[in-house]
Amino acid sequence: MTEMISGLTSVQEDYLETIYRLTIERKVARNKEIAEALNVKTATVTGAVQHLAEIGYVNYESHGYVTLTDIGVKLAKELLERHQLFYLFFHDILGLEEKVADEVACRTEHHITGEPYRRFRDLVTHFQNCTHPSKYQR
Amino acid sequence: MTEMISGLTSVQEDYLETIYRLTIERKVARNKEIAEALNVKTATVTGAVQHLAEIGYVNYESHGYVTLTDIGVKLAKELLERHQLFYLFFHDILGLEEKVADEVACRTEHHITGEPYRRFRDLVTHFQNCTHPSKYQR
DNA sequence: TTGACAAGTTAGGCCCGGCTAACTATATTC
DNA sequence: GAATATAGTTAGCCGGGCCTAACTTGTCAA
Repeated sequence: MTEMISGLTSVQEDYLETIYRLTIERKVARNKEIAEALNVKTATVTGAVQHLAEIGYVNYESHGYVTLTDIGVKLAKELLERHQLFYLFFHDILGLEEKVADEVACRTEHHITGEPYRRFRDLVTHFQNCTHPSKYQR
Repeated sequence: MTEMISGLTSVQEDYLETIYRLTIERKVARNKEIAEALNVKTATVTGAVQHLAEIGYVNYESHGYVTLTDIGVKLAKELLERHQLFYLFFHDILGLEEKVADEVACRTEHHITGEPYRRFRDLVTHFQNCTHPSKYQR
């Protein structure tokens, strides 16, 4: 419900990111794969993707493959970039296990954006260059 | 919609935190004040608070003041603690202006919890003790 | 004390994001 | 090429969270 900076909800952002990942990993994104990735039913995906098509983020043909529009790709890339940075922070710097780090990155990526994100990113980069991680892991 | 670790939605968590703050600042939380704090209408607050009462987080009497139950207070305190830590991080360490730091803390507090939160907290504490903040502000 | 204003509630509507059940379309396999 | 299995869609439901409009309750001042 609550809108993100992008104008989409965090759930809609999750769909975009998932579709982007699938098109990279498997060349193509299909309804069923999206459903599995997001842990929802295929009927739910149909509705969500139709709506994202109406507002211009995905290309959608009935019973066909789902692809992102240009603005869809742009947003998905940003999300993925943020996801990766948060994963790196929680996994490599704070030392959380992969699954946990990924989960928390999944949530965080929607909420830390813009200038706060950029500052955070610069801090993380600084860390990587200058500090021994284990120092912060207990 | 999406449930947090607490079993509540992030919006419900916001209500609890707001009620807690108001009871501290003004001794008492009233419908109108909650509405103003959360930027919603009073009718919306009525519904939300009734539901929170049903599930045991607030004490609610019609046309009376709203207070938190014991579990409500417990959760609200956790939220406030997280909020304050994230505010400290974004404001004091990353150097964002107050309003921006507060907004991003408001969002983040719902999503970084449990072990990830504790590790993050330890990192921030470490920062405060050992590092000159300005170093990370550009 | 009563009349006006402020505060709170109820009713009803809308959207999002889930679900199931039933249907249709596509693929596969014989 | 027909039968079956799989994938995708549609319809209809529910709950949360917001709104407005209309009503009720409470408060305060003349």
